[in-house]
Amino acid sequence: MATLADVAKKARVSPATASRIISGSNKRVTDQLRARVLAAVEELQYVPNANAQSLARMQRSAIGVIVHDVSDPYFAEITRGLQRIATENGRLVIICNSYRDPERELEYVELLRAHQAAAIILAGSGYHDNQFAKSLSQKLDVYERSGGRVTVIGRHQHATDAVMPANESGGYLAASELFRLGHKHVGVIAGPKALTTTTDRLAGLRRAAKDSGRRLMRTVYAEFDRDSGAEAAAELMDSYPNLTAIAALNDSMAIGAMALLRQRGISVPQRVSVIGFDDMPIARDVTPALTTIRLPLSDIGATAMKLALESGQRDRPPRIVEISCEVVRRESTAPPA
Amino acid sequence: MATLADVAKKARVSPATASRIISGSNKRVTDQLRARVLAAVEELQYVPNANAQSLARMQRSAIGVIVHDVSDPYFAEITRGLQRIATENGRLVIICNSYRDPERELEYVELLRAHQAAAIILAGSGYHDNQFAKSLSQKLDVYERSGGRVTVIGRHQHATDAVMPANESGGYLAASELFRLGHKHVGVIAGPKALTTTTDRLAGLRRAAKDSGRRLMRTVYAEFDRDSGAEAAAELMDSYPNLTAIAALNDSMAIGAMALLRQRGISVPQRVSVIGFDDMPIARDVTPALTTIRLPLSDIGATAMKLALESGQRDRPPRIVEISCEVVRRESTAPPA
DNA sequence: AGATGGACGGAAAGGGCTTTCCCTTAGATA
DNA sequence: TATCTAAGGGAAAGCCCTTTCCGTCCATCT
Repeated sequence: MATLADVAKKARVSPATASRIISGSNKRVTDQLRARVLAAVEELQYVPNANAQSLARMQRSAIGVIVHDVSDPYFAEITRGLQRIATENGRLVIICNSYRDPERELEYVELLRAHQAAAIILAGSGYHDNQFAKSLSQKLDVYERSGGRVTVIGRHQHATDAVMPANESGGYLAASELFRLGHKHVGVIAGPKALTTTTDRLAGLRRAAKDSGRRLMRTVYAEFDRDSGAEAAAELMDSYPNLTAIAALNDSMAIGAMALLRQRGISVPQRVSVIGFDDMPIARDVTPALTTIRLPLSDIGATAMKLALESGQRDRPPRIVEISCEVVRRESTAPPA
Repeated sequence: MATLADVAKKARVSPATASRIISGSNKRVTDQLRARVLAAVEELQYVPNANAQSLARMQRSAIGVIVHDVSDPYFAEITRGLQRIATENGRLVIICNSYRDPERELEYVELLRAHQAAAIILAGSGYHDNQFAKSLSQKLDVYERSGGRVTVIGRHQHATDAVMPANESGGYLAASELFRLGHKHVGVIAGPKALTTTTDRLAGLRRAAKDSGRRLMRTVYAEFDRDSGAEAAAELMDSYPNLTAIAALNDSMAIGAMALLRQRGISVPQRVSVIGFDDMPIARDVTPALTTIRLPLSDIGATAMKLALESGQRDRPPRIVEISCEVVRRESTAPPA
């Protein structure tokens, strides 16, 4: 691997000069030397060692992103938004999948700190585990104190810049929509109990129930993925066969539920209405197309990245950007028969 | 930010000893000093500077992955497989999205080289652009010569380890399936002409047509995404209203096509059969569920990562792992009316 | 002509870590 | 008890860059 010294030698200049030409400094260098150096770079196919650079410069550039799982469309969309802004700003993004394991999340924070990431973006719900929340906060604190920036998407615990999807009011919208249509027997497919996203959305549903003088007949907890959504739907229908509507706390589970209902010959929305949450791209392609609560996922990602990139002074109060939801009415909901 | 020197000072040992304890060397250190150092680490929340480490060690660890777009389910699934193996081996993955821009792909190769990535995995079709293919090969050569490893998924050009989905024979399977059902008027929705995946799959379709003594009525080129798939379907139906089957070269476009057909009141599969390619997770959830050619995407990713991690000697011949496809019959295909 | 200043190039000092090489000390052996 | 060995600890060199500081040279001004 060619080093700067090799280039300098070949161009018969000092490493200092070569560095100035290659990495662009505000010091001027004559065109003659410049040409010689660039020729040497070309010939040796020299690329500066980024580790040495960031060591010497003491300046961070990469952005670390910790998500639950990129292959989940929810995070894929957020990531898309994140990357767009990062690329526009010439920043490298390091994506880390925690696979919903708090331990791994902690490890990744350390790893990103070790790699001198300029910022860490934590995307995705936090966990209801105080022990864990405390270690996380502590690690993030240390990181921020050393000059890193932290931005979270959809989490409460940490006192930093945050992009917050309005999960509670989204939940409210979802349930209200069902009640508005006249449903009296509503079941809920929730996500993992440990996630704050679950509790928030659920809280919204419950508030809507209270406001409408109705109640949610049953809540089953699943894993935010399709298959567990299907299982949950089965459990729901088994215990309350006269249910007329199901609210799932994300689209994947809603789609799983619809698959199960179809398999049992229960027609949607004639017999049972289904409403999802997130408005993932697939939602409009399933049949019946899924009524859901839209979250502008890609924008959320973009906003988070913008917050992270604004270098801002260290001690200002954290900025919280609230992102609101809206109902997207499609064909999976209808008044009860 | 605490440094190793700080830790050493606090523990009243030399930096050498501290390093040995923290980063594990084969030299033994007494338990007493070990305890002192670990206590200091804890107290200072010390994390070694990864840049300095990799500079000093001259040993690479991160794996760079260049994909077209992680938010595309095709790549999301591959990435999932990649990450699984990487995590099992304690490796960090840097994901780069080229958004199908060859230029950006070149830039990312340089960037990963600069960051001393241990290996680069290029996922996703190559481009029919010789100029570009040449620069890419050259850059990869330099990278390999400097000790990096390169693995490609689904590309021809470069002479390295490769995981190759059997695109051509998958195309053959897709068309054969339609012909077997008795379709005589088959339209094709292809991907971007510049991608080799497109040409390969198309070649398979054509070979099947030849073998069956049929022909493909019309091929429209789209962008491998849902919306362009819908447009392409519109164009297809407009120019050949008596088409009875559509083969799309990936599932996203197939789903777009089904959406358009539904919108026009053309029933699938009664009037028109649709077959996709890839078997993305959503394929089974659309209605009618999509018949498609399955590619074990996550396994492909895992295999590629394994190849990349096997450090193997430099001069052995490249290993090519062929991944075969299979037909997954669902409800979107049927004999013509 | 001599002094002054500006422009450009190079020497060298880090930046944080690992690792080789050497020294000290304690334990083992004769 | 004297000698040898092994093991643990530290000094310092080096990994590849950037950047400050200094020296040189030439052009300009008085």
